[in-house]
Amino acid sequence: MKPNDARERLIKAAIDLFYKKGYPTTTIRDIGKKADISTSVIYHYFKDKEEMLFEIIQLAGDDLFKLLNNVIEAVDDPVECLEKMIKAHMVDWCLKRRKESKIIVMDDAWLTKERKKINIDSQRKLYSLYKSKLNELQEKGLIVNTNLTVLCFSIFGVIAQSIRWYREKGPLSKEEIAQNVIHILFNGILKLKKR
Amino acid sequence: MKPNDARERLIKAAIDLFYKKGYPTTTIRDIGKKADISTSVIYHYFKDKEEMLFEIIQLAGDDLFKLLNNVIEAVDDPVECLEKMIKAHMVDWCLKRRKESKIIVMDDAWLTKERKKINIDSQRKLYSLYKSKLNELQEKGLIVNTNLTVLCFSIFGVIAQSIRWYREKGPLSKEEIAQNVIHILFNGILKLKKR
DNA sequence: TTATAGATCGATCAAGCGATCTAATTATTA
DNA sequence: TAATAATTAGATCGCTTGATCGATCTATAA
Repeated sequence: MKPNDARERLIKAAIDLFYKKGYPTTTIRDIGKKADISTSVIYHYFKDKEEMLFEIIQLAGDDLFKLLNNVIEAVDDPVECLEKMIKAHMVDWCLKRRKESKIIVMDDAWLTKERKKINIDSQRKLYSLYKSKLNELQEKGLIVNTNLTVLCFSIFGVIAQSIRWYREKGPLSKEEIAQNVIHILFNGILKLKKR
Repeated sequence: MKPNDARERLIKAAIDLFYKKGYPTTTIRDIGKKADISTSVIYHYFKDKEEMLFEIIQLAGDDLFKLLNNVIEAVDDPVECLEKMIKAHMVDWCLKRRKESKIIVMDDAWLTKERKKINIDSQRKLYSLYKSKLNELQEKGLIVNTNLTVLCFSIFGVIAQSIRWYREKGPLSKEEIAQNVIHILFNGILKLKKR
């Protein structure tokens, strides 16, 4: 076996198992068995079980951050930019890497205090990407004058929820779902918009 | 101690602990200790640990169902009805009983297969409350012609997410947050609504 | 060839788990 | 009051857990 092949396989197995069974009920033995690597070897590559979880969460979070940053740098028009951010967030991250995104939502609670702190910091960075874009939109008078925090979390809520019900073989593609969600968020659900 | 007093206290302790530490890492001993009741007594009132979880989830789900049903029966105008459903759902359930609503989201995975099935059934009933109301709205031409499933889950997403960031001592009251969310959902975030 | 560091193994540890048992106590019924 | 049932406590069971151990094996460098 190649040197870091084992490490990679362990992470992959851990992702599969944390996704399917959740962190606390996935045992070190499960991971070793799935990766076909003996239990004790795991401790050669990782300090403990929780370090595996942390690495998985951290990597996935970083990737999302980069993904959103790329969109922000590439798209000038702020409305179009927000649209593409949401689309990328849903399609290319949440739904494409939904094992990790589920793990982030469901299992970040099992991190140690210090690592949870680091994780919350990463999350905050993500929120601020959206928040500054929303702020720009609001200053230019392009979006309604609602509380930005509520707005920001609502967007995250809709996106995060999608992994709970999206099915690979469902009637709608990832892109179609994203388009629907964006339409709802941008235009609302009411037909009569005057009051 | 009164007869069913112990049972009640056990459930209450379990809710507190499942909320704070999650189901798998909450031990029978923890629950007994918190309720000041010895371990074995727990097994006098409940078949096993999981039965406690099931009861908590089931009761909270039932309450939400009743709550929404009351709104539906009380409010004729469909737009106003949907608005009040969302408001009640957020304010009187998610945010007021946020321990149970977190447990439902985070810990339903630990139910046995059969009980999970029952739980999914209950959830389906909740969705169908919204779905039939949305259907009515769509047939009357009052809301946009988007996919109802996506719409329904988006609403649930926004509501469910609120417990992840709402703080008792935050700047916004429960009602204000609900009002904000409803405004976003109903009217969208864009100011220029024409295409 | 020899020396050294990394990788791997199976066996095993102490701790903690859900659950059960026995025995004692209290409440209810006849 | 006597007999029976319900409730409680504490000790304990069998098992699984995360983690560690000493002993090998392998690959590369001197």
